[in-house]
Amino acid sequence: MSAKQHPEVLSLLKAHALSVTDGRKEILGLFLARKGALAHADIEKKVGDRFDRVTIYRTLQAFVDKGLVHSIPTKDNAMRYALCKDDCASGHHHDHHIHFVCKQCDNTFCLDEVVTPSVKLPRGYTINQVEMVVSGVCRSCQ
Amino acid sequence: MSAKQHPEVLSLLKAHALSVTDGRKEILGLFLARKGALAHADIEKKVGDRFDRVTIYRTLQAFVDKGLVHSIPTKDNAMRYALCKDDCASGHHHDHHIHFVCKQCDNTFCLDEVVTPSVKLPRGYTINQVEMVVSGVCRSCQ
DNA sequence: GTAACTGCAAAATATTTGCATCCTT
DNA sequence: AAGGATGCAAATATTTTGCAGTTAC
Repeated sequence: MSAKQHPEVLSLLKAHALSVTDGRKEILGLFLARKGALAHADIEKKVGDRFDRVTIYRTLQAFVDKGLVHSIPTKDNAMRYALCKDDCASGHHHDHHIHFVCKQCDNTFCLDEVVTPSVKLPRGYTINQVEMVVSGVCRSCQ
Repeated sequence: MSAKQHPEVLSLLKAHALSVTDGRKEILGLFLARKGALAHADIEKKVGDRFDRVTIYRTLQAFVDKGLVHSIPTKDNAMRYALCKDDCASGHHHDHHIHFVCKQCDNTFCLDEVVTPSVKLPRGYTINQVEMVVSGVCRSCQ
């Protein structure tokens, strides 16, 4: 009944100690199909007829907990989620790349090839994590 | 009935074309008194007995619209607001500084002296705005 | 078989809107 | 006096929780 799924779906779920269920396969499939970040609302729009809103919340939470996706805070106060790269361990995300929000198409995605520049803070601050979100116009919208 | 207010309150409101009301004076006073960012909930906790929750929403929106404060998105999905510096025109924020979130005291504040490092994006991207949020441990919590 | 996942209902929160009244300019 | 700000009520929207039934391993 469903289109053929992305080959990585199974291995990714297993690699992150997530049990393989229809909902998780579908939602992970969305992330793999679309190389951009997704908000809860986006996902609900796509699979909301087949899966409960609550299941989507819990699925996203499980994905974050197990290090499969990471969250991206944006100015519009709608949390987005995007697939992590291999170096994201469970509960320990290394978001060394920056995030780009296109004002035109409203897509959000990771620029994996762009590394977050280092910042020099005044004496006395300990840096734990750096989050960088750039907004503008993406390549396909120019 | 209220403690003596910060001397800048009046001039700041007027400079941003905001009419001077009790609520606005109080809420702006909170921002001036505390050199950190405030979330809606923080403000409600402080003045919620005197001003309606709706008024706080509208006040924050007005402050953002008129360029008096800017919003800071964080990983916990709770939007914070912080005073803008002089170069924030109405509806046109220049957030050239970075934001720091302390995991210890949970305060969020602008590091005005730290300028956002420039990023080099792949060809084809237009940069409009850069938002950088660093989390870690702040000076007073070390 | 057991633990984990899901759907449904409902509670708890958060945000927005309309409108009558009051305050600022 | 006129326009804008506020409070209250209520409509929406969002997120969380509990529990019983189902599914993965």
